Amino acid sequence: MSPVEITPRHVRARDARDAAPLFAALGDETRLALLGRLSSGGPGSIAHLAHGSKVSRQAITKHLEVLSFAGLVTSEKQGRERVWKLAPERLAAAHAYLDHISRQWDDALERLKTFVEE
Amino acid sequence: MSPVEITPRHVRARDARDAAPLFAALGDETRLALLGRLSSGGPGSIAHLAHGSKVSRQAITKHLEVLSFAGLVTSEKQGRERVWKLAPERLAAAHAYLDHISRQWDDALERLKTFVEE
DNA sequence: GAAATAAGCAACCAAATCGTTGCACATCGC
DNA sequence: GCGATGTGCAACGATTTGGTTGCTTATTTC
Repeated sequence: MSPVEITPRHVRARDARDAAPLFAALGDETRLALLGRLSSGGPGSIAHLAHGSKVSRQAITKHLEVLSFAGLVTSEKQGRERVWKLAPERLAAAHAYLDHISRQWDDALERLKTFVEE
Repeated sequence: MSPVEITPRHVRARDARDAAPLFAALGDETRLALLGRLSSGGPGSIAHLAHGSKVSRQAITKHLEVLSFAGLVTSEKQGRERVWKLAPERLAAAHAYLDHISRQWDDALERLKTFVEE
């Protein structure tokens, strides 16, 4: 990994319109748990991911569809199973957007501080 | 700013239960726009923030309450106005959580890669 | 003190969200 | 082929969300 990374255009969330759906997809406990499970356990089928969950298989399917729509996971049909896995690019986009507003906030708070001190 | 920063405990989102409401609060275009406005324009009253917005003053009030509940903004009554401003700590928490899952994803993908290569 | 401005409160509405159940369809293993 | 397993699809229901309007209350300002 190179010390300086340039975030590629296609993973950057340019503005609120891009970023909001992404954060909305992350804004659910069950979905964050799913991402955690895919991360620690590797790719898995719906039944596998639903096993041990509080909610039904169909609920898990819906959550996976939401994550998929946000671009955070992808799936592939393998035999009678559909196997889901992480799609890291859009997570990088969320990251980039948070970095973006963090910098904005830092600047804003710095300006305020300067203003108060003057 | 020191080169190495240790994220304080109180701004860290420890698990999905902490982080989900935070992302949910960020998962709305209008709210992201509000945060952007507070960031670029500094603290502002409700009427000020609502001016030029697509939605009504009351809608803005509700969005500010959501952001406030998530800990992303705070307000203070000044005369007949209520002035809202950014609260950077919880944004840092969202940031920390994204960092956390980014690392998890990197590790997971690395393990997968290794597994495939073996 | 009266008009204007800023905000708070409550009721209401439409649509989205999160969950369920029931059933159909596809595929695997014997 | 047949049962078991994994998924897809559709309908339904409860709750939340995002928005509105109307009215009241508080504070300035002239």
